Amino acid sequence: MTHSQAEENYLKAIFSISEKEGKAASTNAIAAMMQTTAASVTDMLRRLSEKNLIAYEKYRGVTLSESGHKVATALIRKHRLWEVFLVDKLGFTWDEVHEFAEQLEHVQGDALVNRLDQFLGNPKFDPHGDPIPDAQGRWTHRPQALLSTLQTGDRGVVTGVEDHTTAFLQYLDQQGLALGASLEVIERFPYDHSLRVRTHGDRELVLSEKVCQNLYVRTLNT
Amino acid sequence: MTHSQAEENYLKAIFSISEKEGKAASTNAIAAMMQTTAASVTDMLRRLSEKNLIAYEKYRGVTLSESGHKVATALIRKHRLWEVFLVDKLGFTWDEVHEFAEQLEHVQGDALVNRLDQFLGNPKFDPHGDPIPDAQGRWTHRPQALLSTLQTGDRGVVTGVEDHTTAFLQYLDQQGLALGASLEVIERFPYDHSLRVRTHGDRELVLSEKVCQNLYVRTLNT
DNA sequence: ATATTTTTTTTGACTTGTCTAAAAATAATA
DNA sequence: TATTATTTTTAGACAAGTCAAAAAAAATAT
Repeated sequence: MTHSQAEENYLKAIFSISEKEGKAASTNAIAAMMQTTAASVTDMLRRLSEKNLIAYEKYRGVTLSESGHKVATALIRKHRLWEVFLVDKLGFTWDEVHEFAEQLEHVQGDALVNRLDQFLGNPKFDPHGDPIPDAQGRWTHRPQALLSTLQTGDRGVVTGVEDHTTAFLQYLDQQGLALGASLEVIERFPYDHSLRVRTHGDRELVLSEKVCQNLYVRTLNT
Repeated sequence: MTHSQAEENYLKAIFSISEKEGKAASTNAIAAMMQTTAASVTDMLRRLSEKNLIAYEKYRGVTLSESGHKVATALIRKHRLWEVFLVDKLGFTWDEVHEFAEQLEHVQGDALVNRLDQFLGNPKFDPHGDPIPDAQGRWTHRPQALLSTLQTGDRGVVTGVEDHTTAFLQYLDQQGLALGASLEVIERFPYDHSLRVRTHGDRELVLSEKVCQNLYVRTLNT
């Protein structure tokens, strides 16, 4: 069974909302994420429900069924593998690839995504540090924490971002903070929750609360 | 300006019919190629005409406008570059790639196709020997003739196929007739227009009229 | 030149996905 | 608990793309 691109995008949105909020996704939350109206969402929920891709009770929000969960996972797998391709093979930067991957993720055919996976060396994480589920939908978990939770003296390695906007990614590039960059917290400023950190080459940076709340690090036990 | 996938597919069909027949494409010819009805085609021709992508006169067939020609050429470029990617990089065979390329050709974004072109080494021909237009829409021409036109004693190198069906491509694989294979015509059978040819390793094959009319060769002056 | 066949277009209907405006249900507050 | 505010659904409409059946135009044959 194959689904329309619109249906696939709704399933992805429901997946991401349910995961982040830890509960059923509301009509309004879905409408906000899809940049559409609540009326359109209700319509689509009815259709997805008829196809048994979601569990839907009127006024009570929606969760993915097992088959809906599989479709969403496969989409995320494709999206992230194509992002690896675009960055590793075609030389795009991590802030340029989202729109292309949004289109490429809808290309149908298991053989394609699996060959792509193999060609890329079966990567476990995409260029933003997000995990790539394998062909069976299994995720690789990795301990990481927001930089904002580290204490003075703690050290860590950048593993991912919470905010995927171009503006944030380009800011990180300017600061030399790519994935894998190592950091040590030198000083915390309680006044505005900014941090001074030392990074590669003993360079020191001051990072705002907003930045620290959108940057994941794997902490190193010193 | 961006066009729907349906519109793009119609433009491609009109391009290919006009080129093969050397005249305006008829409603029925388009319907046959698109596997749809004449009524649907008439409807779409009206829309494409409103967008100035085609020159359309009722009952008189249709030709591409300059902008329609550009769109069709760009699509063919994308289709064929993705086919090169699928064969050269992902290891698919030449009979497996058409359906994937039909989807991939609709992915939007000039940067993507141009980076892909570069990554593949700016190939001039796809895995079936068909020419790939460059970013400006210029085609590489190459002298080639159908094998059926060769005379006894003529030698040539396989450069392409007229028939792109899986059945034909797999038949050629079985006979060891990949692109680049060299051939010499040993004998012609006027009765059924079949040919006996010698190929690599002094192997001899008898090829039917149908095969010879679907295989292009570059003739070698002996 | 007229009749017949073929091709093309028109008509009306259906599906998917979208929207605005209004109604209904739920949640929040007094 | 009654009222208000928010969320969600319904109703009706529209655009894109499709189809079958009927009508019109063009091509062909007599």
